[in-house]
Amino acid sequence: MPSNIKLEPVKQNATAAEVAGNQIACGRVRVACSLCNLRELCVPGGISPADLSRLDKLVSSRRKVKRGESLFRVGDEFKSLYAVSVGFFKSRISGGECCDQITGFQLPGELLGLDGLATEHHTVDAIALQDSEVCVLPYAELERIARDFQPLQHQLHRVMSREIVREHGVMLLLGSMRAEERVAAFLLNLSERYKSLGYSPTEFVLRMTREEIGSYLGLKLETVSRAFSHFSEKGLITAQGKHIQLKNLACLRKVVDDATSC
Amino acid sequence: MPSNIKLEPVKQNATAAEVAGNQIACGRVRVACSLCNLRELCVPGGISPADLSRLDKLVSSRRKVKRGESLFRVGDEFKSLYAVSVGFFKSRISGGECCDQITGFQLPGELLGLDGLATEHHTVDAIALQDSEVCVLPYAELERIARDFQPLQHQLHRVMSREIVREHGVMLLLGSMRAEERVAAFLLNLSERYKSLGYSPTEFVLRMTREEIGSYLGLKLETVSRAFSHFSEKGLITAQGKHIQLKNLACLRKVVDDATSC
DNA sequence: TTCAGGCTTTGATCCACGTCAAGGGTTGGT
DNA sequence: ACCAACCCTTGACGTGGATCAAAGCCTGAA
Repeated sequence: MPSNIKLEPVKQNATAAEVAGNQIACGRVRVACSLCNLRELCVPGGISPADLSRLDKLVSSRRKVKRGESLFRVGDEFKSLYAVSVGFFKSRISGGECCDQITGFQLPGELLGLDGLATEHHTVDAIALQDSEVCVLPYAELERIARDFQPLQHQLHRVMSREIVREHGVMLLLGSMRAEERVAAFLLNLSERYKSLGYSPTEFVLRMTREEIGSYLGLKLETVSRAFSHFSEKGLITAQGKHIQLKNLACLRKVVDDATSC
Repeated sequence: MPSNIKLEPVKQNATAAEVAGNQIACGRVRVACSLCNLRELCVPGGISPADLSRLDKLVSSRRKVKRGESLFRVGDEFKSLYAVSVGFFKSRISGGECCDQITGFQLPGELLGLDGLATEHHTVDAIALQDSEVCVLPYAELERIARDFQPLQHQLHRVMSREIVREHGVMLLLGSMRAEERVAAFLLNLSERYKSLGYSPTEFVLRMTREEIGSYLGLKLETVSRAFSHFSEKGLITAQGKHIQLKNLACLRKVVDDATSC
């Protein structure tokens, strides 16, 4: 199973605003898992550098997905997991007739496709919000390698468990928080994730619309917009369209923790 | 690792109402996974009877949990998964100061503890809503056996994936549905699960309070109560305290699918 | 560079659900 | 079997966020 990993430099689609807002890593050479600058995210924790080379066999190919296109759709046969290497995805569940809902956003270093394992068919649509690229991890390979290589098996379990815990957090948000608390929690969550990717935690460009944020948070787009406006008035953020600056993380945190004060 | 599985008959704590409502299986001998009447639920699918005997080694012990007591709590070290064999649990996430939220209810044959894998510590409280009993599946054992026994590994992945998919459904419910749709969806979900356990899908005793249902559904207890009353008026259910009869599954389904009609 | 379509903001109004309150019912521990 | 503690129901009322509407602003494709 030769690895057909591309050795070309990564051309990231960075807008002017994006470059201004984030410390974008440019011109890195993307090679193999063992050298991948996302390896700690893609397959985080506890794997010795010596063993990492085994993982290179796992990634049989990479795949580009253009903005607006889908990586997979509801009902598609499940064959692989996908690790986002470049770009930004949303996962969308279809709630019948009219009401879809976004179940998550995926940044570089995060996994897509875990939903499909249960039934051998995907249960969500994975759609790129910008031109993106993923590492394809064929599940049959993954299971085979995991059998001989305990740390990978353990890590896969941890990644799945983490997804379960993440969704518990979303349930808490949807079930117990008011509108502005949800929006504040959302911004802080994005901030954390950008930070752990090495980007600015206080200034970034939203890749999704107000409507998509609302869909994720169980709110209408107008409510999301009003929350942004209100936070701006209070000096907690500045929001010019999709370009966001977080001016007061502590106070945003306080909005989440207790609706009062600030 | 000898299995210290109890060979005593299962004494189920059946109330008069419960016996009236459900076809309770009485007096079965509980032995080992390979003979367990819940084996298809506990470790569902695709494992040949011959191989099932391997799984017996997995269950090192069983544990009784009295009503109101916890199987594990937030922060407890993660050591084992638990398969409910008798009883009823709730999983509760603590949302800081005041606002807890219930993230799920676990019936016999369902797994508890998957949340703890990610960080080696549990992130929810698992609390028995009636006197219950679980099979303890030490995770280290599970991982070891799964390595040599592919179907178990695959099955564990599927169970975790199913939990992720289940939570997507809850997110849809919390984010997109109105109060009565949520309650109807909740009742239908319980109905399905009782049915797959061999109990009546149309008549059962709720093990949780209105407040706990509300916590799970992101509603207040009064709203849950009013939904029950409204469904009763329309002849969709009868509800006398915790004793529920579903009179019109099709119409309840329709309430979920589209708020209109019925 | 231009322009069209879609995104965002903001205001006015409405209503589903939360809140507060009171009374009755159920239950489980003794 | 009893009783206290908890649970459930129902009503009245308030409000947070949805809905409807309209105007301005981006953005990206040609």
